[in-house]
Amino acid sequence: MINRVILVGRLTRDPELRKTQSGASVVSYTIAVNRRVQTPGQPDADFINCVAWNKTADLMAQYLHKGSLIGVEGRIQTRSYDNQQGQRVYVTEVITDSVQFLEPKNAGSQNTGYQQNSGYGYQAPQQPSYSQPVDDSFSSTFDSSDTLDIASDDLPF
Amino acid sequence: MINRVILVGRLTRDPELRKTQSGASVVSYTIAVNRRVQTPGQPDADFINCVAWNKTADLMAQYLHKGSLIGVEGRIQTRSYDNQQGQRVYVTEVITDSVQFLEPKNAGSQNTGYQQNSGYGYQAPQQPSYSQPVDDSFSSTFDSSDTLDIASDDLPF
Amino acid sequence: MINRVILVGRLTRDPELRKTQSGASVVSYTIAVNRRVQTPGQPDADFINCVAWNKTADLMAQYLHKGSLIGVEGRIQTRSYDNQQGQRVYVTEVITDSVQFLEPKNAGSQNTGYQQNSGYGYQAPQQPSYSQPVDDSFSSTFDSSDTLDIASDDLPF
Amino acid sequence: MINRVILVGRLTRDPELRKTQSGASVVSYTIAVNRRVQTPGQPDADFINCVAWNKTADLMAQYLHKGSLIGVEGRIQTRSYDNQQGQRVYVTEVITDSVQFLEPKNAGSQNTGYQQNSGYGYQAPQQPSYSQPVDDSFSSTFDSSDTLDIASDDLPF
DNA sequence: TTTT
DNA sequence: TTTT
Repeated sequence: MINRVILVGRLTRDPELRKTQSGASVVSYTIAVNRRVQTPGQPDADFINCVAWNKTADLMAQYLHKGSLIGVEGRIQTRSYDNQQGQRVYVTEVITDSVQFLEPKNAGSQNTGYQQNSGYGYQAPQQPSYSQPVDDSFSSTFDSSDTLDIASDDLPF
Repeated sequence: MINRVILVGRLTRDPELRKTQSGASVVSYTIAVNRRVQTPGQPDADFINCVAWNKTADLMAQYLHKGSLIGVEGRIQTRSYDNQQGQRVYVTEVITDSVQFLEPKNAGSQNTGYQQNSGYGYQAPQQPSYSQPVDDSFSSTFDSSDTLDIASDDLPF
Repeated sequence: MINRVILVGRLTRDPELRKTQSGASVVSYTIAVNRRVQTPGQPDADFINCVAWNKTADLMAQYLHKGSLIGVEGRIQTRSYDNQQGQRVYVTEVITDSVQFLEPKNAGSQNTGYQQNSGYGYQAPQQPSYSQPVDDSFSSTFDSSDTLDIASDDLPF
Repeated sequence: MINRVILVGRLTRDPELRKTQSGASVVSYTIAVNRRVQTPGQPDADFINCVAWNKTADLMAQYLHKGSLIGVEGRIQTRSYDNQQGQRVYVTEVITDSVQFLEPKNAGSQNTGYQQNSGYGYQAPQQPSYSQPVDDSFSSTFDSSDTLDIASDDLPF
């Protein structure tokens, strides 16, 4: 069985970092992928909601911001919760396995003089039916290059 | 920009074929992808809603059924509509570019009494905000083999 | 940076298991992927050489054989060696991250009465410039299903 | 059957454009994909040889150059030819379905003195056993954006 | 050198 | 609710 998603696009907003009750980091973000084929009357991009966990979450919140060009590998997952009206709501997201920052480092530092993650240490948990967060690993930063690579393989969910 | 999804899994139900007002075929189906890593308290599969158009839709309705093992290439797309309570509902689906039937032909005929498409000719349109359906192309059926291949590239949306 | 390969096809031969000097398992196999579009005068399949390591290698040698239908996730890699004539030869392979057995279990047991890995315990090392093999992990077998899943993420190369 | 490759990386050299006898454009290029996991004694990138045809080839030769960051979708293919010593040589390449230029337009013009395609109009054919080139289609250029998108689906090989 |  |  294969469930594989690969995305390249831009963040529509600063990544939103939270903490679970157990203290794990979760970041949610939306990536805009411009469509190759533009059709009149159709949107010219797809907006795809994504989630990343643990170190990947921390790194995304730290280094990425609205407009950042990234590459994502992950898988599709749907969770559900009951809203205030007692209706079941389904949310389909891409669970991030790894992220690639695809912009020149200087471009990144230029664009962000501001603190996109100000106060992310005291984020509230309050996310309903997410999978159990688990430890993951940050592999490496390519110093010889101008891209930042963030990986979190082997999540047990 | 890249928006690429690859799935291998089994249909959770017979593909559901409809026609748009302009007469185009649309099939919706759900594919169950067993997870590699089983976690206690977590579902052991992901259920992913998908859509296919035109000839691909017709062929899926004709040849596939609940339980069929298939490979899918497509892209993630979200549409929205307003429900009876006037609330905006978002639906995320995989728009199918191509489908591969991954089972021996005889296995297919064994499993079904070929009832999977009963009455699919008179399906109602009634799908809210789908993209404009357009002509696509069916590439080929591997008669010498035990797999059926369905392709619909170059959809203009 | 992304280097991702996804293949679904059939083994052209029994997987060939070897051991490195350090005792790690390496399996090499070729997967035939039938092309969707048949062109007169062109081969109707692509034959792709692949390599898998460690537990994945052992499991492939144990459970798969010529004709097995599998799904593969991996990445492209090229190694080189000097042949007997002192010429540099380049070999491009897919390094396997995970493998999915896509056939009914009974079909598998039917097809293999014979021992496709006879004697694989005493295989010679003798492979020139392979990466360092490392420990990997076998995740799970889907007992509720008819497919076998083999995974080996996080290889350090 | 699925044979899908997705790459994000940088060109190691200017794309090399040729013409077949029938007048079709073929470009060959190599993409360097930095590895996520660096291992001492191992190269820190994979170098992957690729080919693109027709309009995609022309556009790549026109707009891309050594160092360009691109996203590629394609499939693995191996061709062979007999070298001067009469030995069969196998060459594995990624046949490009679509290419995404992932850099700011100005960055492109900054980096190059626009010498990357000098003389590409009079390239010799002389490529041994390539598949028959066929007409393909260039979908669109995102003028409103800073990325260039090149697509060539539905090649009949 | 190739699979169904 | 959307990015360049």
